[in-house]
Amino acid sequence: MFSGSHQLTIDDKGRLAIPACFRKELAECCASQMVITRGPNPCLEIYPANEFQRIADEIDQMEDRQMAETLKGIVIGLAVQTELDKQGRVLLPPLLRKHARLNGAAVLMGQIRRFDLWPDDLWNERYGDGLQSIDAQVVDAFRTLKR
Amino acid sequence: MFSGSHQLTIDDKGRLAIPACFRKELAECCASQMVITRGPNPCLEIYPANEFQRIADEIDQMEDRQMAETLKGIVIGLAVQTELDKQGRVLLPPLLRKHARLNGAAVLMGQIRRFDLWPDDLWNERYGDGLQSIDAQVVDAFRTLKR
DNA sequence: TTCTTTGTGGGTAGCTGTGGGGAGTTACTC
DNA sequence: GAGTAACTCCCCACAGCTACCCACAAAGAA
Repeated sequence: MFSGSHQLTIDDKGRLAIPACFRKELAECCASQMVITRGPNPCLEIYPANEFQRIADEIDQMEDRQMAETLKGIVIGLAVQTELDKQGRVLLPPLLRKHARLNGAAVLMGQIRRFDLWPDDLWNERYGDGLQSIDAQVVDAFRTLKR
Repeated sequence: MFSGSHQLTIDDKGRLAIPACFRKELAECCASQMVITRGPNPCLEIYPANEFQRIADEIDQMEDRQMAETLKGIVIGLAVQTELDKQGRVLLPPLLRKHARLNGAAVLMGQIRRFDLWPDDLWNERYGDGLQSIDAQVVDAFRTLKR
């Protein structure tokens, strides 16, 4: 499971060091093969390769063919398969970096099966200092969890 | 079961000594593997790893996918898996410490399946000296308990 | 008392994230 | 085809952090 947020920097060459704990998880679950793509949020989503395969299959088998085509264009169309270099970093392709306005400070946030890469400022706005109060509905949902 | 409140200090390095009684419980139930995250209250919540896994699964499998994504961002996104060091302490990651404004005096409060870490002052306000009277509804609920 | 347990503080070696040089490859221009 | 630019990926270096070790004081037990 991927969890936790990690403040990192994307260097001038567009490289991002994956945190050691994520590296371990990736090595176990997919031999460090992963896929970077976009999602509905203004960030990039990074999946273990096998997990992304499952999603691609799900899209491929949707009843609504029109929607399947649209999703293919958006999700699959920008997805890049990649792996870690010898230093445990990934190179973010310029197109993806541009799409999420990523350069310099960034936050990598675990999301169970995947992890998301946010520009530092957007992440803070939504999940960091900017998160002053949690929506009442969300708090309710939270409290339905037995914890 | 985790119960009771313990006044402790977080040292300059961000370490927190877990009370001996909690340590025993953790060793038994989850080989001292635990997860620290945020909850609806202005404190941190600490779960045995298996207990947190159950909650993560529950979120992962919610019908309402929108809500699942929101909860993942808030709960999973800040959750850090950790274990005790050889001295029985945990290192609180800076991001979590910052979120709950934790430094120096703190209170660790058992909550059956988990335990919560409060800044000393906030805890006192809510459960210590500051707790002048108990809400009538709460007293009623209390009285429905067979005791 | 003496010994043990427990919470706290600090030194230090090794790991991890970051930056930069440079070799090899590819793509493009002339 | 030759030259050049862009890019990728390797290596090395370094600073900061983590997690180990040791030490010590307070409290409780024998």
